[in-house]
Amino acid sequence: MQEETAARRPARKQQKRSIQTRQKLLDAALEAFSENGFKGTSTRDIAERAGVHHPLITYHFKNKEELWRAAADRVFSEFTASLIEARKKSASKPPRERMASMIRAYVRYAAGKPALHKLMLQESSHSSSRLDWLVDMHLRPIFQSVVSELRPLQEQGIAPPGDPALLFNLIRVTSGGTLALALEIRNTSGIDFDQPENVDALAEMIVNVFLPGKDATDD
Amino acid sequence: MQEETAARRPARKQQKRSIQTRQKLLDAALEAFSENGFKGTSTRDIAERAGVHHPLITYHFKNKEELWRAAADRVFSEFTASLIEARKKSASKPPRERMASMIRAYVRYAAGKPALHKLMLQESSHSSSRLDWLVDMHLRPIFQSVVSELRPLQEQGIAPPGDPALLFNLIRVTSGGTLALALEIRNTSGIDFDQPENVDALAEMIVNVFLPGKDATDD
DNA sequence: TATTATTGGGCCAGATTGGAAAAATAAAGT
DNA sequence: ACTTTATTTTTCCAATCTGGCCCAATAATA
Repeated sequence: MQEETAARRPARKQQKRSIQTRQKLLDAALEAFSENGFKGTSTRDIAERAGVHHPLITYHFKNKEELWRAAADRVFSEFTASLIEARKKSASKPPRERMASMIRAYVRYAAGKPALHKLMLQESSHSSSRLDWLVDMHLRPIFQSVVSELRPLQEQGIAPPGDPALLFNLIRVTSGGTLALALEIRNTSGIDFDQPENVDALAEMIVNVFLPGKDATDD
Repeated sequence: MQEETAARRPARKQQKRSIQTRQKLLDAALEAFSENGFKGTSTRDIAERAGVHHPLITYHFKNKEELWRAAADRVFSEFTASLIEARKKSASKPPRERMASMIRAYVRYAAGKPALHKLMLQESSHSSSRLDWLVDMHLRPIFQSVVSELRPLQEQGIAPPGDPALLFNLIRVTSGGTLALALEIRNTSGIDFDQPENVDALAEMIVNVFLPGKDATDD
């Protein structure tokens, strides 16, 4: 009578080492997909990077597509969380300083996990169901949230005028795009974004350029 | 007496339609490589896009690698030429206006051939001999040339302060990066870069943000 | 019209692809 | 300890892609 009574096994068993291999696979997948794109990445390549047998991909994630989704979901959720955290921490600060904190968080995350933006660029290179999913699940929410904070800054003369949607995209490519190109920039420009001071310099330049106005003071 | 006697056929024949298929292959290769990266692109995919039989790739270009090189060489040369052209045309203008012309040329080219920047981003996603070649042959020369013009603008207070090399990279990702993301930006932000007015708006915003100072006037 | 550059179509052997199916093993739960 | 189940290992498959080859058809030009 496992069917009717004890039928649906109250999940009597669980996993322990398996969540480790899941993580290893997710990490490896993010790396691989961000470097070689979805088509250019083989499941065997991912398994090898993870130090794991490739049929485990089918076991843990239905297939390559689902693995991509799980990997993307993880970074983007973490990324969004770190933005929300930055907003919370600077909630009491004046508007320009709030946006500056957001920008710094954005840059810092992009520097720590360039794979995030590489993945985004990979998927934006041609239309796909994955891009649609990414836009709906993660990109549009971030866009809307930041743009709504950007508009008042423009009205106060803190941020430059023009379409706020366009302005948002300029700001974000200066961080994401620059760090996605880190390898090339080291070779052309001699700037190494593995060095934290260079990441900070990037963040500060972005803040200075895109938030040239000053916060209003009370006195 | 074309060679010695008539021995090694002084290349008596030529080509006519063949340069057409060469172009078709180069165009198709650029598209494919920019969308799916080097690994993710098959020679048969390229041949199919070009509407050409795949052994013609071996005939015209030794192999996939050489085809990539030829395709990249073509766009980047054209791109560089259009930058030089812009500089020449604005040679008599004041410094800020000269740089603004460069930026507009940069943006306009990126908008017309987003494959250029997609290719660049693809190759920057991990190190490869192709990236090294790209840097040496095309990227570093552009970098050096533009940075040398940027520095005086900073000294005159026309461009914002900070490492000019970093500033250059910010400026260029605002155009290249934004247009490489065109597909995504249309979906998140409702901005369509197929519309020339949006491309112009992008260029103007870049100019305003990165060249906030004014040219000195004589009076 | 003869010569030669190009193209067409077919084919190959080897490697790689995503995925499936058993078989073996490890970890609970009891 | 012993059973049950989750996880891993091993092996295999069918499909595709790889660079490359061949030879016949075709088109161009000298």
